[in-house]
Amino acid sequence: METKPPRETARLVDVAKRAQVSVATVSRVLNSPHIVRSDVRQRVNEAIKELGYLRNAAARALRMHSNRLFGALVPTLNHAIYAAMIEAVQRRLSERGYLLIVGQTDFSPEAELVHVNALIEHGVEALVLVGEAHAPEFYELIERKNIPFINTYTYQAKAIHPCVGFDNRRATFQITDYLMDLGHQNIAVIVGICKDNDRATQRVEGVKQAMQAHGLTLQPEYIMESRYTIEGGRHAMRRLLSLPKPPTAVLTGTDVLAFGALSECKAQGIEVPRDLSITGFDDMEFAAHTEPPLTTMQIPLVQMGQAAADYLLAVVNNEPRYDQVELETRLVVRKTTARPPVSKE
Amino acid sequence: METKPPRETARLVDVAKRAQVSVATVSRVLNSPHIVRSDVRQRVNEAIKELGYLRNAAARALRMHSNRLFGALVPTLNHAIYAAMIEAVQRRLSERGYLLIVGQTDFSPEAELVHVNALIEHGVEALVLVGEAHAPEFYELIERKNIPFINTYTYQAKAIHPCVGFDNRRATFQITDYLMDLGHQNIAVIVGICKDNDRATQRVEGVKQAMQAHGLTLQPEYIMESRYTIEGGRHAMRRLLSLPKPPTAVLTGTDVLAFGALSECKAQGIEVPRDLSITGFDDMEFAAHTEPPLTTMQIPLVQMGQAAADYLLAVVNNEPRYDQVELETRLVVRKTTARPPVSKE
DNA sequence: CGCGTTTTTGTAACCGATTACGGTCTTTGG
DNA sequence: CCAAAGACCGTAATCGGTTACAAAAACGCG
Repeated sequence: METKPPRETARLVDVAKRAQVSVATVSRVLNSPHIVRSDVRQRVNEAIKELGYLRNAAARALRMHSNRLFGALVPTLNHAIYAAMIEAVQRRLSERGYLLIVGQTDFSPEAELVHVNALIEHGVEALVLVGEAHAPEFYELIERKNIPFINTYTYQAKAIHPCVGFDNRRATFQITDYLMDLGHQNIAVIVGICKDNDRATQRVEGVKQAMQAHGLTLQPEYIMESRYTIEGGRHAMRRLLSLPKPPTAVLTGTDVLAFGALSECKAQGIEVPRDLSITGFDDMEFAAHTEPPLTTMQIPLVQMGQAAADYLLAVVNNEPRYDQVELETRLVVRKTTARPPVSKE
Repeated sequence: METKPPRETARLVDVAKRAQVSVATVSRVLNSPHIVRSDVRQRVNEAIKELGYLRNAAARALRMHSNRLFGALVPTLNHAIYAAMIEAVQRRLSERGYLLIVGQTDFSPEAELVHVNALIEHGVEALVLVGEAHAPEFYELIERKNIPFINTYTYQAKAIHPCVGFDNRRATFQITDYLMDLGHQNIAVIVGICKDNDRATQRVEGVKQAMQAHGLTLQPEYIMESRYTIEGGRHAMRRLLSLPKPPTAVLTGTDVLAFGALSECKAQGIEVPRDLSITGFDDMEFAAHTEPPLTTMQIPLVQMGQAAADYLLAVVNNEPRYDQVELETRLVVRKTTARPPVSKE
């Protein structure tokens, strides 16, 4: 029997046997090749190739308490902004030989709590999160288990948790300022569901504060919470337009809602920006191609994903890093904003 | 010393000690509770809760040869269609207690081959793939390792590999037929990069065959391969329009490209569909809201993701299933298609 | 060539959960 | 009341790598 039916999957000992060395040597070839004499190393590498040997990460993780596996918890992958961020995280991690498990929370803290358990059981070494509002038990858990994490899409100079992103409040504050500078006083807001969504909440907050600073107030009937879809944006805009006194400017919490708002205006024959100004948020690719092109706030999604990955990699490798990093956002003025129509009052 | 500083993470033995039982019993409570006497079970459950015990999946996987972990390899998460499909897979898996690792191949078979190694090392039990064109070594590897997989976005009645999706060739064949029925003869195609992308290739193929069946031929200068972005679509359309004899209809391989094509037409004052017909592919949300709304082919993304997940779950649990499943696509006729302008020839 | 270094390699314990196997305790029937 | 059957539980081997420690080999130099 020259070649007995080979095991479906070769183990370290199989490689060792074939290369006529001990398992320790094979392991060393795998992990710190330079400490093995070169001829032996070569023999081992050949055996590895011939057997198609692949490490068993479970065994390795058990022994090493380290998996080369990170986790991410995002509300959903169905929104381009989260998907794009995850894509960036992923890409950076894979450059460093790490893998990523993604869990979807559907904007629910309870779901987040459930999912994080599964991730921890699977031995993730670090976590990418979205936003800073997480259940107290959630923070307790990951802190007790000592799992490094970072909150993305959020930034506060004196945040108590590591974060990378921007100040959502300040971002919409800035947009509102711009709108008021154009002369708008009746500004409405269309935003995602604020419950359990600190980013949405803060964005509304920013508008309120900016208006307040100018002696204005954001009317409650001007605040539309909506599902995060084009149809949601349209629907919210429809309600806004049916108000006795419709706004002259609408600030939306994301380009998708702005797209919907824009569609509705077009359908109703309202000309943007002559009759009404609209702003988006995120600067997705399509924002530059709507009719007219959308004024919006540019968010460095890819950079944010990379920074999050880099931060966590630095933590697990005990390298120096910054716990709070703020990224630049930029107001991109295109063609959906203008001075309000001459008012009759 | 009443309570010694507790280990950062509790193990099975810690639970056992606290509940005054053996590790075997704790394990049984975890895996088949009914065979443990109820008072003991309760004691164990309390201990588990008190210690915040979480299973160590690595140890479990090592012993059980099973991880409750699947993998997926997609070209990128940056395109909504892949992200949405993964989201569906994920959701279905998590209902059944499985996790998903996603790898991005960037449309490169080499990258796919590299990534799959990492996934296998991490013990994925099954794989969701996109398309049917994978490197021979790739197929060899996963078949040798005996890892169940399924190709998505593709379907052929006599496919040799498990698949779920639709026949890309037939889908564009159908669109082309529709266009020809309207009277179009000069049909152009804007499609993603075909290299290493069997879906794109087949979609072009479908157009060719449909035209051939009507005695027409798809001119090479009417085939535009383009990056998969709005800008890519615009650019391709620009080149098409600058041809000595521009087409009267443009079939695109995805709504994103159609969006770009539409934008370019608008920019050049070409009225769709009066001057030119455009069709999309995928029926993403925005397709219903473009100006005019886009005629496109509806793809059951979510259903496809679910079906893929279900298939693999069935395989790993030895349940019955179908190896090839075809999903319905549907031509959604909206307002970007019409009879061609009266020709001068 | 011999002896102390330095380099390279091997042996075996260990990571934490699962489970075969055997022992103990309870129950049941006679 | 006793034995057999059955229910429940505990001991210890096991999964596949990693690495401390020890042993062996290679090297340097007088």
